[in-house]
Amino acid sequence: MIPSQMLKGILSGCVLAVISQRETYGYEISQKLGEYGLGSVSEGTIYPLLLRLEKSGFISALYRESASGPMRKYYSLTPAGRLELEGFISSYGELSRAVERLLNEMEAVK
Amino acid sequence: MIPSQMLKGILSGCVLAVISQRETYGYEISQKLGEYGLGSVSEGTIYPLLLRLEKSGFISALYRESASGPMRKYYSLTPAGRLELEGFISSYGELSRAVERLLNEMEAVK
DNA sequence: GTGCCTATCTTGCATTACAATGTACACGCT
DNA sequence: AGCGTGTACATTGTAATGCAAGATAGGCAC
Repeated sequence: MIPSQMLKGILSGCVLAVISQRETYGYEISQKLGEYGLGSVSEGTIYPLLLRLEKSGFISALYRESASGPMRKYYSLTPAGRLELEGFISSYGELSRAVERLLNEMEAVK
Repeated sequence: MIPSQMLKGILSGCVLAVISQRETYGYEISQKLGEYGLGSVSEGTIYPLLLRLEKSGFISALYRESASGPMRKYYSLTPAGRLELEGFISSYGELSRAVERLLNEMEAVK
């Protein structure tokens, strides 16, 4: 299980990455993140996050009808969102390399 | 630059990892984390974190004198701390693999 | 004595994941 | 008709935690 605190700051970038693949909506994003192994991201997490990203100008929304259930709110990346995603990838890489170094060195000591 | 939110939940595990290598104190931990590339972790971050870890029983403290400056508070891992560190490594691995999968698939689409 | 490096601690703030709850549509079952 | 289930979005309140800012204090160089 991935602790919720560990997802902070990672999740928004992951959502941007999912949306970058193709236009999609909250409910589907939540399921996809689960498939990737990020744990079941609850609705109380995903919808506020999407609203934050929209308000920040990183994604734009469009309501479309659904065959099964209520209207879906489809999101797609804006140019600013694409930049933000690149920034996330870069930052995550930096973090990832740092932790990797640390854990490797620890193994060496052990 | 690694955004502060991205460190949440990662930092405590990293601090445990540093302490696991050998007994050390807050000021030195802060510098070490910087060397590993985790950005400069400020004092307002590291000291409350160490107190939390101590209160949780993951580390134990011991004051020692210093040749240059005031007393140092040396920390070492407790058995519970070692377990916690192993849990962190496992969780981080899970997170890391998930994000890796996601970003790779994204690259494939692009 | 003034300034700098070392060293620890506290207060208050901002961000954000999440549970709980409410709303609403479509479909199948009884 | 009434009920449950799955789909779909949103809001409210809580908890965790990184960090800036500031206080305290010792040792050393100028």
